[in-house]
Amino acid sequence: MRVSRDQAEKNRQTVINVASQLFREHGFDGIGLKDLMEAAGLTQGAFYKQFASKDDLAAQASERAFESAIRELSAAAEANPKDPLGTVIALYLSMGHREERGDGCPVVALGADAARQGPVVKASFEAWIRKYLEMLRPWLGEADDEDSTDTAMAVLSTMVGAMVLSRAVNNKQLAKRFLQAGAKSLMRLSAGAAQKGQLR
Amino acid sequence: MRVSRDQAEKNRQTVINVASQLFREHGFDGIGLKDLMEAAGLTQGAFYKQFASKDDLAAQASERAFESAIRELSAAAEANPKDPLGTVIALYLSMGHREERGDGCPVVALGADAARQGPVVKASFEAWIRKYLEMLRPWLGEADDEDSTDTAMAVLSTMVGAMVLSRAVNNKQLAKRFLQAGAKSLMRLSAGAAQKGQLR
DNA sequence: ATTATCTATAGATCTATAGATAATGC
DNA sequence: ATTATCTATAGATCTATAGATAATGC
Repeated sequence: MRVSRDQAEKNRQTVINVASQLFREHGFDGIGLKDLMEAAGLTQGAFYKQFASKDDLAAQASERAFESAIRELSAAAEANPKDPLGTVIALYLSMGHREERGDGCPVVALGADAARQGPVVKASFEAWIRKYLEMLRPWLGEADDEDSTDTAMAVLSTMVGAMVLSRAVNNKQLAKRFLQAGAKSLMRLSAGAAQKGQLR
Repeated sequence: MRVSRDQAEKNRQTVINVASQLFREHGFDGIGLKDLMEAAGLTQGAFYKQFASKDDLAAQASERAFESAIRELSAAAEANPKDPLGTVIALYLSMGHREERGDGCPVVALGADAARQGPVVKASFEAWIRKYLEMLRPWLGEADDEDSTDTAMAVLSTMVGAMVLSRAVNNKQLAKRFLQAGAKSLMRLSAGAAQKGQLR
């Protein structure tokens, strides 16, 4: 029954990966340890040799979700160096992202859940949200750091809100329109910001 | 033990009101019927004479939350007829709204939860989100209906996203800055939209 | 000998139902 | 007689722990 340390570590990683998906799909309270462990190909009994508690897993799974989301967005931006901002906005505000709830942005899927959690989970969210802003800021074409952080915050807010709204409605046309309206306004916003930056 | 029909109806309303707060605070899965009923001054046993299921209450409590949120925003706008949009933005993107999780916008508190629910809950969210848009649209100073709906969507997206982000972080300064950055960008956006509308 | 995983289970909590109780409404 | 609420409980599920098992690692 015992497996090698190597295999045990792989199992642990699988549990974190699976949890990062299933928590995003069902929320922290919407799925139990039994289902999580079985989705990872293990039984519930193995859980507590790997994690201290469900909260512990929730924290690690959130980290994993952020890592993967930011890696994906950064990769898309690097592949289109002429328009990284437009690329990321298009990817984020896509119907694909709307449908893939288990694989998308953790702020959208778990932001409200995180707001209900203790300071440990929120500290992790805060750190990763700052990374989102650092990723966005250089693409805004603004000179001043203070202003560009504000703009990055507004851009991220619009993306997050548009996706939350898009997912909360049934009608696909309406859902899509939230994404498109968000993208349109972000193009206006970032163009204005870039112009302002260049004038200085 | 039995109470009058009048009192029974009042009790039902209390349960819905209490649930609309507690669901927003803890999420649909984060609080049980026992706690909900006790918060309303009743016992769990009385629940099923008033509601068909927990989902039924979740739907009615969401409706109640939306009603109350939109009423509050509309009232604030009416009290400041010279700048309804600015008033609503300032009220929505306030630290008070951030702290009062049980009393604030249902899209922020329960939007991600709604995305995980069935089409019945989502239909209710969709209907109320359309009302948000109808409320915002006349204040945008745009002539064209199509464009002004897009702008209303972008405005709502920024407000929702800024509040989700603000609540997901510990640091109050950062939380406040998300709200202020959102407001700043919305002022720019709506000014641009109004200008464009007047040019036609 | 150690330990990663398994089966089994404790104890709490969850949604929902059943039957008792006591007040209303006819 | 009807019924709104209560107490009590069924049956499922939840987190967490205990002890058995069998393979690893020394």
